[in-house]
Amino acid sequence: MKRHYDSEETRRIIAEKAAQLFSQKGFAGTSISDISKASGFSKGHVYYHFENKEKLFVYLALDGMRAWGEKWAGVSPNYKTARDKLYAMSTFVMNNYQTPLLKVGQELAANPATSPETVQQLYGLAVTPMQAYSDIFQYGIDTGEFEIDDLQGTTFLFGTLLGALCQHIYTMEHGQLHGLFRKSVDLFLSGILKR
Amino acid sequence: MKRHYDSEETRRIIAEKAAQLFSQKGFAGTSISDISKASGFSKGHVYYHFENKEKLFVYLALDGMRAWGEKWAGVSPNYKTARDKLYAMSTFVMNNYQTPLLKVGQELAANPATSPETVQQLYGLAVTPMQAYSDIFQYGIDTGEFEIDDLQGTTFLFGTLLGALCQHIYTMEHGQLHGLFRKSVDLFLSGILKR
DNA sequence: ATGACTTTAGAACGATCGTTCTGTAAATAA
DNA sequence: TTATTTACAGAACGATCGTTCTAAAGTCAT
Repeated sequence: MKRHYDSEETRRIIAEKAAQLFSQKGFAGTSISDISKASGFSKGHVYYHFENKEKLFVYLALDGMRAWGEKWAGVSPNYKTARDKLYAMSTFVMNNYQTPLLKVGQELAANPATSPETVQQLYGLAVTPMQAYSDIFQYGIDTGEFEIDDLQGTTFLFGTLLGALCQHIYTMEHGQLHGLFRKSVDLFLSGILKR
Repeated sequence: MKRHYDSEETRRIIAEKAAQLFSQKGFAGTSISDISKASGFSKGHVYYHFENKEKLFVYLALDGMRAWGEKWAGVSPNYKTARDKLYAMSTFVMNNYQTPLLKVGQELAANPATSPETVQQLYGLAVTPMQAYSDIFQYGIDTGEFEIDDLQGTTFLFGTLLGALCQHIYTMEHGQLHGLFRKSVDLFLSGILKR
C-alpha cells in the first residue's frame, strides 16, 4: 500500500523542532506558536499530528529515549573494558543528548496541573539511561576493574553529573564541554586524594 | 526614626514565596498570579514592591546568592581540613539551596526575550559559589591534602554535581538526598578504581 | 480633625496561551 | 469524472499571562 501523501515527514519535522525547542526553553517556555513557526507549519496543523502539548512532549521524550537506548546498545559492545565503556558513554551522552528532555520531564512532572498518567510515564523515563550506566558499573565490578560498595548511588550520581553537563550544550563551546565530560569520568575513576 | 508601616515585611513575604515558586516551577512556569496567591497579597500589590517579573527574579537571585556567600563565609572557618570543608559545603548547599535559582537563571538567560542587562547580571550569579568551591580545592592543594591538575575544571564539575542534586530537594526524601550529597564528596575524593 | 502620603485590593488592558473550528486544495478511490 | 478522504492554513475561542490603572483604606504629621 503506497502512500503519496508525505504526512509522516511533516510529523517528523514538527517533532524534531519541538524537541529542540523544549530542550532549549523548557516546557512552559515553549509555545505551540513557537513550534509552529520553527517547523514552518500552521499552529492548527500541529494539532493534526499531536493531540495536545503534553502528549506531544511525552511522545518526544519516550521516543527519544527509546532511540537513545537502542543506539547505545548498538555501539556498547565495541568497548571492552568498563573504563572504556564509561568514557564512551560520556561522549555518547554528550552527542546524543536526550538528557535535556529528562530535565524538562522533571519540570512537567513537578507541575500539579500535569495529568497523573503523564507523570507516571515521565518517571519511567530515567530508567533507560540509569540501567545503561548501572550495567557499565556492574560490568566493571565483574571484571575486577572497579570497587563499588553502593552501586545504585554511584549510578545515580554519574547520571546526575552527565545530565547536568548536558545543560551546557547550547551555550558552551563543544571542545571545552567534551573536556568536561572526559574529566568527570576521570574524577569518578580516580578522585583527587593524594596517594 | 521608627516606622509603623510594615511594608518591608510584606515585601519579604512576597520575595520568599516567589523564590520558592521559581525554584519549584521555573521562571516561565511561575505566574505573578501564583505569587500573589501564595503570598496572600493582591497581584497589583506585587507590582508595588517589584517593577516587573524579570526584575523580581533578578533581585531574588542576587540577594539570595549574596546571603548564601555571607553565611558560608561565616561557618567556613569552623572546618579545618579541606576534606572537612568539602563535606561541610555539600551539606551547606543542600540546606541553603540557592542553586535551583541558578538553574532558573539559566532558563531566563537562555530566553531571547530577556533583556541583555538581566542576562549579564545572571551570568555573574555563579561566581559566588564557584569561588567558594575553588577556595576549598585550593586550600586542599596548599595543605597537601589534594592533588589537582585542573583546578577550574574540578571546581566546575563539583559545582555542577551539587547543583544538580539540589534539583531533587522537593521530590526526594531528606535523609536519602543527604546521603547522596555525602557520597558525591566521597567519589570526588577517592574515585572507584581498585588500588 | 485635617490633609498628605503610604500601602493595599481589585478591576481592567492588550497580548499570548493552548485548543478547536472551519474551510480548502490536493490526493485517492469509485 | 465524481466522491471521499487526507493534509494542511488560518480564523476564532475562552483562559490566562504580565502589566497598568483606579481608588479606597491605613498611617502619620500638623
